[in-house]
Amino acid sequence: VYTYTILIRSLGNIGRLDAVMKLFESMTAQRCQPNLFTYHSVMHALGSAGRVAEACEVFELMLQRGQQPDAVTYNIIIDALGKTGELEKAFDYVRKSHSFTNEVTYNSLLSSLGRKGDIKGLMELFGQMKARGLVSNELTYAILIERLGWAGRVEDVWKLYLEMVENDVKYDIVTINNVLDCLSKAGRIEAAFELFQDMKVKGLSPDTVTYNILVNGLGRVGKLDAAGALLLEMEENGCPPNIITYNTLISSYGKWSNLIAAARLFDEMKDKGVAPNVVSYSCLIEGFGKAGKTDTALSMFNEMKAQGCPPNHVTYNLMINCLIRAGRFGAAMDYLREMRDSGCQMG
RNA sequence: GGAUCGAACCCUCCAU
Repeated sequence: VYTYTILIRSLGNIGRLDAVMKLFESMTAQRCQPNLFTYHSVMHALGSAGRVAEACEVFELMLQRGQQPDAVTYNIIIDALGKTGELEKAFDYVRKSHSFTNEVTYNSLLSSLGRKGDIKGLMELFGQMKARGLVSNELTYAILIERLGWAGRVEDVWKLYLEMVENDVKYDIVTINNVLDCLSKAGRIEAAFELFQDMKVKGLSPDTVTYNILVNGLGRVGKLDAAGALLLEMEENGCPPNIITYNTLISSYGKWSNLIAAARLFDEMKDKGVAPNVVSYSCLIEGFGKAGKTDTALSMFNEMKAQGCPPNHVTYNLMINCLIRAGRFGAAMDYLREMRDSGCQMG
């Protein structure tokens, strides 16, 4: 049974669901009784693959065979249902599991509610969790901060951050990056930099993502020199810029009509061995388009195709917009047709 | 006494 369980878990982790199910069935055939861990592994594998209905069937099968579920069993099912958005069913299981609900259950539910954008439900559930005296673990805050960040709720994110620090809840660089991103997208760049200094004092090292977020924040408010300086600084601090760093800066330069800097950076990234992707080209096309340099935008559009980087629906939208702005409706229609024929989504 | 299948929950940054 142990051997089977280990095998099933490993196969599940690498996504070999077919093999998992085969093993599980062959256990039954050999009258080898699966234990609780075996059921968990199978259910978890099914759930991760989005095959929740089958996971529920395994759950029922387990009950029929007289195996009692525990908190983990329910949490696996509840988490799987939440991830496919079947929250009503997830709550059904919460009711069934009653005495088993713990902080992990809440984390799963919070995560799913947040993914759906149900901020009200999110906050209510968090309140309920506190009221029940459940200890929020480090993931609770991580989840809340991230999901509230998606909704642009800066105030709430900031409050939670302070609460987390005050309660000595552990946090990692990802959570801090989420807070920073939220601040920086809200234009609160000073606050973001304060936190940036603060995290260093607390011994948390910024990573490339941290810098990317700050570069983006500076770029959005037009502080292009500071953003450019940060590019150099991150390199010195052992955080090599990646394609996202370059794309972020190229986009900012383009948005603020600094096309020379945008083009220079585009060349620089290639020199450094970072291959431009569809976003890089799109940012340039957007920049040139907004500046009325329609022909330059067109030549970038052709260049990317020649470089084996097919435009996607965003690129087409930008290109078509640019042509319309220039009054070149015929060409715009041509690209619209090309877009449709190329089979890319219309976005 | 310790070690052993001991399992479930977040994962961040770029373009329209």
